[in-house]
Amino acid sequence: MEDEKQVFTNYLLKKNLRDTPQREMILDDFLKNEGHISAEQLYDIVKKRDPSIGQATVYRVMKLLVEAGLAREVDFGDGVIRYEHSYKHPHHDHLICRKCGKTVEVMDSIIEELQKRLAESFGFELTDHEMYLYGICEDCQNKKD
Amino acid sequence: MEDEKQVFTNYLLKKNLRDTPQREMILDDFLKNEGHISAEQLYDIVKKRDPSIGQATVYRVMKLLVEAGLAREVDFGDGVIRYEHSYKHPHHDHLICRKCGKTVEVMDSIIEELQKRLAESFGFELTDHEMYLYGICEDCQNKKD
DNA sequence: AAACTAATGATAATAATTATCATTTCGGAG
DNA sequence: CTCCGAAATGATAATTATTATCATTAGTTT
Repeated sequence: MEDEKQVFTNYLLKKNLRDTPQREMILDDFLKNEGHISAEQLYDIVKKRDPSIGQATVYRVMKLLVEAGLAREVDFGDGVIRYEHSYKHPHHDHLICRKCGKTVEVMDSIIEELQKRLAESFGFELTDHEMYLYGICEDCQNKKD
Repeated sequence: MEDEKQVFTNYLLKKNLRDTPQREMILDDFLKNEGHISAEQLYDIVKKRDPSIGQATVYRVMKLLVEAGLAREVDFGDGVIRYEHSYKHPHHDHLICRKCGKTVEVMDSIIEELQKRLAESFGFELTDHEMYLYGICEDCQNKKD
């Protein structure tokens, strides 16, 4: 966690941006919450510590964290952008249960390689991708019966 | 195209929904436009034929078309849901150029199989998935130089 | 400490989509 | 063929997430 804060400070320095208590606080609460969190949810959390915080600030800082390589946007298709930790959390994809919403982070290097080749076979230079696998998790399958 | 209209009529019949000129018209214009079209864009097109059409109707009919298996939602992450033809257009994924927005429909059965296995290895029964490959297309790579 | 500039917070704006509801229209019963 | 009840439509308001605006506040540099 100290690492991440250092990364952020360095990023701000490099970009000539200011290190403010709000930015520190938002990063701090973001880091404390593993998983996928929306700007709105994070706003609710930060507000408890500092009720004077503005929600626009939270939205703004999340964008900064993405640029700084500390957060990554995730879009489960429900109209809300969520953020996950990016620092020391290498790229992965998501498995999402259609019943309960549970998510699992997955990674398959063969799929990754095939995606790259598939793109290249159409002349594309692959920059990034999104892959969301939707299904029914084990728990929900059992409940069904 | 007659096929699709038949499918729609049958669907409406089965669901005890009414066959209205608006629904016919919207389906008709949707079928005439290959590619990915938003409800808003389709509304603009249908409006030319019948200026009295309401945009809510277009949004509603698109949902019907999805249920009838004639259209499929596509989400390129820009906040707009687009629709593509589904009937006789089997599942595929998309390759999207980050520069010019060009899209290519792609399909790789090995990737599909690996996705299924990956999900199963976590106890999930895969129902569907979304895979968007982003990159730079050949044209845009050349323009760069 | 002064001056300059960026950041903040409150609020308005935006954009896509959905909900509401009065009016119209379809489709079957008589 | 006409009447009735339910469903569909169109206009509009509401919603939701996010972004823009802008006056005020607060870092930073000198």
